[in-house]
Amino acid sequence: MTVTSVHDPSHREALWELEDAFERGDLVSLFGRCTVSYEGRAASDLGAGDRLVVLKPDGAALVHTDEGHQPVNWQPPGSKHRAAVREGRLRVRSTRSNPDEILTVRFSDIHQLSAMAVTGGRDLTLHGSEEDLRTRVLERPELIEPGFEPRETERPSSAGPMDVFGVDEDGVPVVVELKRRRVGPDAVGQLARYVRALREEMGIEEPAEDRESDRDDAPAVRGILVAPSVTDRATERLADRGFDHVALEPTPEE
Amino acid sequence: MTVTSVHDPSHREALWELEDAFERGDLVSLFGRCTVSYEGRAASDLGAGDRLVVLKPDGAALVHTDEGHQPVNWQPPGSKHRAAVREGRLRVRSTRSNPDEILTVRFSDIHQLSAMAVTGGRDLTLHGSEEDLRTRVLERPELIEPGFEPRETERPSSAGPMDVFGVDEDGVPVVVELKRRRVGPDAVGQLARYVRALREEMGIEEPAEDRESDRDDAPAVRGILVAPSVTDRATERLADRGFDHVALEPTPEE
DNA sequence: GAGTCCATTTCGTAC
DNA sequence: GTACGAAGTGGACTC
Repeated sequence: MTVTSVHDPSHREALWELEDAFERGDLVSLFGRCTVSYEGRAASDLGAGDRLVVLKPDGAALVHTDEGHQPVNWQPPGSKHRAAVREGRLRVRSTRSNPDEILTVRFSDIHQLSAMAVTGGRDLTLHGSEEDLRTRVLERPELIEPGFEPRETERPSSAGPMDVFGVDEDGVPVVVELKRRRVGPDAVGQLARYVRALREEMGIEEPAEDRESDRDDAPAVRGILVAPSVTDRATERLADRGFDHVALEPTPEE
Repeated sequence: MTVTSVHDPSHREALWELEDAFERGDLVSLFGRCTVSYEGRAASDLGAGDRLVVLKPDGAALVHTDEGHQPVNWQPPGSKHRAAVREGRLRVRSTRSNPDEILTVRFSDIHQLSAMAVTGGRDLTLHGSEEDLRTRVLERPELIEPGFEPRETERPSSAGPMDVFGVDEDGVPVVVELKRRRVGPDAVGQLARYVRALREEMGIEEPAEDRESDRDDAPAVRGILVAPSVTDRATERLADRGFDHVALEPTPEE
C-alpha cells in the first residue's frame, strides 16, 4: 500500500504531489484554509475557512467543513480535476460538462495532504429497502389482505410503473404502492396517479367527487398503500380517494 | 493551526490519536483497510477494502471509497464517535438514537491519520434557488402574465403552504407553484392539491371530470406552474387539470 | 440522452 | 419531536 503524506507543504510542493496523485489515480485528502466558488446549475461562494477537500480518481470532488453530513460544495463523478499555482497559491479546479459546472478551491494555507491508491470491496449489501418490502409482499401476499393475489411488478402504465399490480379475492384489480418508511400525502398522490391511469386504461369512469353517496359500490380499481405508517394528512387523502393502507415494515420485526 | 498527522501508525497509536482528536474537537481523516457494518433504519455490510473515513466533531461520520459523490456508509451529525482496540485492531463505532443506528468500522490496516481543528467561514451564499425564483416573480409579476397580482407567499391551506397566491387581471384567484428546474408530473400533483384545497376552502365544487363540455367556463381558482420547463407527462397532466405553465428561470439569462 | 422514482436521502422550517 | 417540501439533491433503471 502506497500512501503519500505531506505536512505543511509549500503551495508548489502541494501542486507536485497533487499532480502525481492524479496521475496515479489516488484518492486525495487535503486539509487547508481556502475559499470556494461554484458556478453551474446554481452558483455559490464560500468565504475563507479551514476545510477538508477530498478528490477522487473518478472525478468526484468534496469540500467538507467541520459540520454536516453533506459537503458544503462538491463536484460529481466524471468531473476533471486540475491543480495549478496562481499568484503563489494553490488552486484546485474541478470542471464538468452537461451541465457545465466549475468548482474552484483557492488555498491560502495547506496544512496536510495525503494520497492513497484505494482498492477493494465496493460491494455493499443493503437490507431494508423498498425492494425487500416488495419481496416480502410477493412471498406472503396474505400480509396485504386475505385472498390478495399479486400478478405483476413494475407494471407499466401511462403514469409510470406501479410497484405491484394484482387482484383481490373478488377479482377486483388492485394497485399497490410500496414505501419503506412512514409516508406523507405525496405517496397517496403517486398511488392515485397509477389508479387513475389504470382506470382510464380499462375505460372506467372516475368515481364521483362526493363519494359518500356511492360508498357501497365496489370500485373498479382499488388502491392500497403499503408502508410502516402514514401521516394524518395522508390518511385523509387516502380516505378521500377510497384507498386502503396496510401497515408493513420492509423486514419483519424481530 | 494545529494538524496532527501520523503515517502507518499502530492500531494502539491510532487509538490514542483518535481519542485526542475527539477530545480536541478535530476533524479527522483516516486512510485504511477496513470492513464496515451498519444497522439502523436499514442494515448493510461492506467487505474489506481501502477507504477514507472522515469523522467530524459534530458527530457526522463518512466512509468513502474511490468512487462516487456519496459516502458508501455514514452516520449523520449528532452521533457519538467512540474508538477502541479489539483483538489488536482499531474499531471506530459511531452511534445515535432516534432512530437507533450503529455504524462500525473495523480496521485491519491503518495507513494514515490526520486531524485538524477546523474553523471559519461556514456561510455559503447560494444563488439560483427556488427562493430566487420567488423573489423574481414578486418583483416582476408581469413575467407570470399581464395583470397578475401576487397577494401572499407561503399562504397556508389544508394541503400545506402554497408558494405564491394571487389574483389575475379578472380578479380570479391564482395558485402559483414554483420550481427551480425542469419538472415532472409530481409537481403538477402538488399544484393540484393546493388548488383543490383552495377551492374547497372557498366552497367551490370541483370541475367535472370531462372538461371539454365546459372549457369556456372561467375556473373559480387557477393553477399556474412556474418552472424553466416541463416534461411531456407533466404537460398532459397540466392540460387535464386546466392549469397553465409559465417558463421562467430562477435567475435571468444573461 | 431524457424521464421517472427510490433513498439509511439530507436539510431547513413551521407547527 | 413531527410534518412537509426543497435540493446544485444523487443514483439506478427504463425508454
